[in-house]
Amino acid sequence: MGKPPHTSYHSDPRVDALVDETIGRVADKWTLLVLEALEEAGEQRFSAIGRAVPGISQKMLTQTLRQMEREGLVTRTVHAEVPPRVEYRLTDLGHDLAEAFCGVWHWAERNIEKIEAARAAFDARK
Amino acid sequence: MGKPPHTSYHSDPRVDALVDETIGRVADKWTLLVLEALEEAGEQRFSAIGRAVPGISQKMLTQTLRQMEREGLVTRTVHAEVPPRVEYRLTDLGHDLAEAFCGVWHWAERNIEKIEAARAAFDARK
DNA sequence: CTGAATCCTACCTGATACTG
DNA sequence: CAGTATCAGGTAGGATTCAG
Repeated sequence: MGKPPHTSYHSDPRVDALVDETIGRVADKWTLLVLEALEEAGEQRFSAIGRAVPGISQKMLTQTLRQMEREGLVTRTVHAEVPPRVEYRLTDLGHDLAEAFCGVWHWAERNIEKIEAARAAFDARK
Repeated sequence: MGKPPHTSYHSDPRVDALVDETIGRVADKWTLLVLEALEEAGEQRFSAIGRAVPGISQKMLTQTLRQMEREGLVTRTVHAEVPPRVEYRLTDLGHDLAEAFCGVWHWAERNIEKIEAARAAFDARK
């Protein structure tokens, strides 16, 4: 493959593959959106996250949170109450990732007009 | 929804939705990997990108490049030759996005061990 | 070489029902 | 409330084949 020198400090292809794999698991729409919701509001319960991420199905929310928990991005705390209350919170690792993604959010905000224009031009050409 | 204050400078929900939509289109595995390949090697032809992104199918490469072209992230140059040569290059917009994603790459590199450990712990617990 | 077209599978999504 | 289970419909993605 040949991973970029400026992002790899060691040229171990095994590590490169792991980075790719990690990116693949972390760079999906729902993870990004959930990450952002938790970064903003801090510890939150299941349904609150669902409300903060419009369009996500309950199934995908569960699945995304499980995966994030598995990757060490969030902690899951079950309070032994009735009705049950489950709270999710970003770990330090998750918080760091959220910060890393901030740049992407800002890029998107800054460039909405350019993107819309590019799309319009592309669609008109076709 | 209530998009984070620290990422939104205007609280226009229409803009927030657009940002979400844009993130959704741009934050997928293949776009990220292709972006990185182009950022590293500069202008490149179709097959070279394919080689630089191991695991991508030709279909996904074509599709990803089309979408990136539509979003204004890359330019596509067809050289009238036999055999045909098509070269892709990042636009300024694409380059900016690549830089924004650098933080995520570095995060992944820095934290491979933590992620692997978290996963092992999670799987052992289950 | 580039990439469109096809087939086929796996997964996402939404809806609904059920548990602790 | 916070899930799990299931089913139907759609879509994304891989493999293969063919064309300019």
